[in-house]
Amino acid sequence: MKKNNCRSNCPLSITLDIIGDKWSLLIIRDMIFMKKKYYGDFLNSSEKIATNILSNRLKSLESHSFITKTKDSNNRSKFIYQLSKKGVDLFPILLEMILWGDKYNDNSSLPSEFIQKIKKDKDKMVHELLNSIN
Amino acid sequence: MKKNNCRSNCPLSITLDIIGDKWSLLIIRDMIFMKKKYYGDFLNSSEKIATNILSNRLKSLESHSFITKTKDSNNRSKFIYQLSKKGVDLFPILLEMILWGDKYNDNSSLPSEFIQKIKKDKDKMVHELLNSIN
DNA sequence: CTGTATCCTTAGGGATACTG
DNA sequence: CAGTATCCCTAAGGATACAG
Repeated sequence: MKKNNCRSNCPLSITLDIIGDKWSLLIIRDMIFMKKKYYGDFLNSSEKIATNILSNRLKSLESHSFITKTKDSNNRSKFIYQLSKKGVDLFPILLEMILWGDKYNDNSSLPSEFIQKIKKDKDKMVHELLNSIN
Repeated sequence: MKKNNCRSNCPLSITLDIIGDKWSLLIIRDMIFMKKKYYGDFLNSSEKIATNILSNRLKSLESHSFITKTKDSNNRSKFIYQLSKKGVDLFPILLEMILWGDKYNDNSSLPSEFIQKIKKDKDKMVHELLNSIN
């Protein structure tokens, strides 16, 4: 599940070895933009992740300390998944990917006001997010 | 080889569908930072990409117009691979990944001056790169 | 409903042979 | 040397059954 075969010490290569798959960043996205925190929330994202993959990725993200997993005090037998600071630090990567994906795809689903906001307030957004997890 | 099964219209998901693999961005990196442009150059990167994968990814990158492939006028039977504007626009993603990978990995191989430069001159670097391909 | 495990298919990728 | 093709193995991932 978790691959530790890092290919080189280039930081880019390291990053790709850890989060260079098709699902991890989508989960992070859901946490950030949709405020999702429960297993079922993630299952219902529009990309329809399979339940075994979700389980697998949550473990991987947790093992890399991108997220924390704590018992829901209201509902035992349920867990809350939350971003850690290390996870929030992926936000800039996310934003750049969103900007790129939007720029080069006509069918991008995001309203242009939001894209404008990202372009303008990128650093501010990162900051706010950091504050919000403390 | 080239997957067109896009999972959703979220720009992040779109981006991941196109360049969310372990090799494409490394090739782009070599083009930008190492000024590599020949097949053999890419083969010799420190991550030791297999020749069939390299061939495959170059085609994929070309099919998505990230790079152009032109005959070398000096040496027939040799091609020059070059970044297009669309490819250069991946640079911000690259930079954020480099910063992240460096921040969270002690064995990152990049000198800290370079990391500082990226942090400070990110936008400037993108600009210069854009100019250099015209 | 929250997950995990299992089965199975396909895609990614390594080694290497091969062609111009 | 530049690049493609083949062989084969492993990892990624979908479907679905199953357990708490």
